Amino acid sequence: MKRIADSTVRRLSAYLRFLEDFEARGLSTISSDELARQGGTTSAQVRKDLSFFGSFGKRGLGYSVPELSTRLREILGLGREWRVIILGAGKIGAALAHYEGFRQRGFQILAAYDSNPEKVGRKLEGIPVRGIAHLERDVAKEKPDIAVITVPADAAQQTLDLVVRAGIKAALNFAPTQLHAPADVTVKTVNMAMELEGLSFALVNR
Amino acid sequence: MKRIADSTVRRLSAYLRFLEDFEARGLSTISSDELARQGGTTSAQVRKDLSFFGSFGKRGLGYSVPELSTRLREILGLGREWRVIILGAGKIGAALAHYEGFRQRGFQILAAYDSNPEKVGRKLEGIPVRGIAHLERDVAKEKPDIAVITVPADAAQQTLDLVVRAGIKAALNFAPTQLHAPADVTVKTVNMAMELEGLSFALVNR
DNA sequence: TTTAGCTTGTGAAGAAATTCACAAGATCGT
DNA sequence: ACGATCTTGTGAATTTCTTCACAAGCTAAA
Ligand SMILES: NC(=O)c1ccc[n+]([C@@H]2O[C@H](COP(=O)([O-])OP(=O)(O)OC[C@H]3O[C@@H](n4cnc5c(N)ncnc54)[C@H](O)[C@@H]3O)[C@@H](O)[C@H]2O)c1
Ligand SMILES: NC(=O)c1ccc[n+]([C@@H]2O[C@H](COP(=O)([O-])OP(=O)(O)OC[C@H]3O[C@@H](n4cnc5c(N)ncnc54)[C@H](O)[C@@H]3O)[C@@H](O)[C@H]2O)c1
Repeated sequence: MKRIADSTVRRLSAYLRFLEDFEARGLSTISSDELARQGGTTSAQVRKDLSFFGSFGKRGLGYSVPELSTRLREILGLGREWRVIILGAGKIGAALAHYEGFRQRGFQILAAYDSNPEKVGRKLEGIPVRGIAHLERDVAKEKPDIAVITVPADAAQQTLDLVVRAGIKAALNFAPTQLHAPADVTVKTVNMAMELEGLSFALVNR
Repeated sequence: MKRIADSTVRRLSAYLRFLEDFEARGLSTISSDELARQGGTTSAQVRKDLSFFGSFGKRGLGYSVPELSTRLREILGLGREWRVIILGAGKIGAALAHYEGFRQRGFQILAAYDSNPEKVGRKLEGIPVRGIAHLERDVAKEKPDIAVITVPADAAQQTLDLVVRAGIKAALNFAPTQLHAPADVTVKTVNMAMELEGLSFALVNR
């Protein structure tokens, strides 16, 4: 399969969100132009993005909202439940454990892990907090798909190494550090400080 | 000034982080190659990124670590304190209010605002929670630079409109929605669900 | 059935970002 | 002082991403 750019996948994700809004409002078709307006892009971009995966529209009409959402969910791999573990039962880990947006999309949080014995054994919003020493055994048994890394920055790489060794192939990192992983492991970093610095740059350069 | 790409600014932010590590370890010079290795990019990319702003290196030697960090901080606008307010004193707002990473970088959180009267008047980790009705008056007085939006998705656009009307020119949005703002207002969105969907896509496409 | 009016799907063109490649400047050891 | 060895800074080449532009397909109305 042709390589799909990251930016394309992000836009597909955005389109799906609008489609769900449209579905909720009972609209049955949508044009690439309308989708583009919502997503802050162009209609040609929308059509090009979709064209990598097939032809879903009807000329003269647009796209069927339920059909296109279904196809986008398939493309994005959202047709199934993904099993997630959280590494680091701290403040941001707690906020994420709470977060309904994840569960709604089919991301099921199995457990949190922490190295602090005081946190182990407690619950984080109904999610058990386990000792990090159990990780490898638990992963072999429960086969989580995705690790969310919310440990302090200086422990992030070693934590990633740990989950990679345990066999997990995808991680979402919240520590403000560039992480290094083998090629068959996908790591995405959410770096809030970087975003704020982008705003700072924008403010001083106008 | 030539328009600087978003991706360039993000990389500068990453370089600065490594430089601070290097500084802490007492190293005095660094090459574009080393910087590239840390940041997962190429040395040519590093040099090109820096070249938009001047020539900071010494041929044959590399870059002076303290000098380059200083310059990067200047470029990114981190030479000053930025005043930040949080809109939505919920779970993610609380985690951010706590977050030391912001303060360390010169982002000072003045206050949080919420529409829920039960939250107003309390403290969120030492930060006062104020009624949203006071926003416009407070902004006129305290002149915050950046609004962090952590309200539910369906209130995000109206909240952005509110802070824009009050005169704020930059916002960091955590709600999973595409926001629309006038051209002179910079909005960055941190969309965690989108990142997770990117992982999902990567997992099914291998 | 024909025509008018939309909107898709997609090559081709254009723009933007990245990588190449090398001259030029700096250091170091002899 | 000279040659060997680095590493920067930057045009040019290349690759990647976006936008253009239009033929082709679908609908609805006459
Ligand atoms: N709080 C925020 O809003 C926020 C925002 C952006 C990024 N972050 C980043 O997220 C990370 C966590 O931040 P936080 O505010 O939640 O910090 P925190 O101190 O509240 O939580 C960190 C948790 O990780 C645990 N931990 C430490 N080392 C560990 C290890 N080796 N293995 C397992 N668990 C370990 C600690 O016991 C603690 O419970 C940091 O890297 C931070 O920079 C936080
Ligand atoms: N919790 C997470 O980890 C997480 C992660 C990613 C994104 N988000 C997003 O962040 C936002 C907040 O999530 P949360 O989990 O903190 O929810 P929350 O319900 O804990 O907090 C939302 C807060 O906003 C306040 N609020 C509601 N409408 C408001 C308005 N019009 N003006 C001012 N305040 C208002 C509420 O009173 C509440 O205190 C949501 O959009 C969510 O999708 C949350």
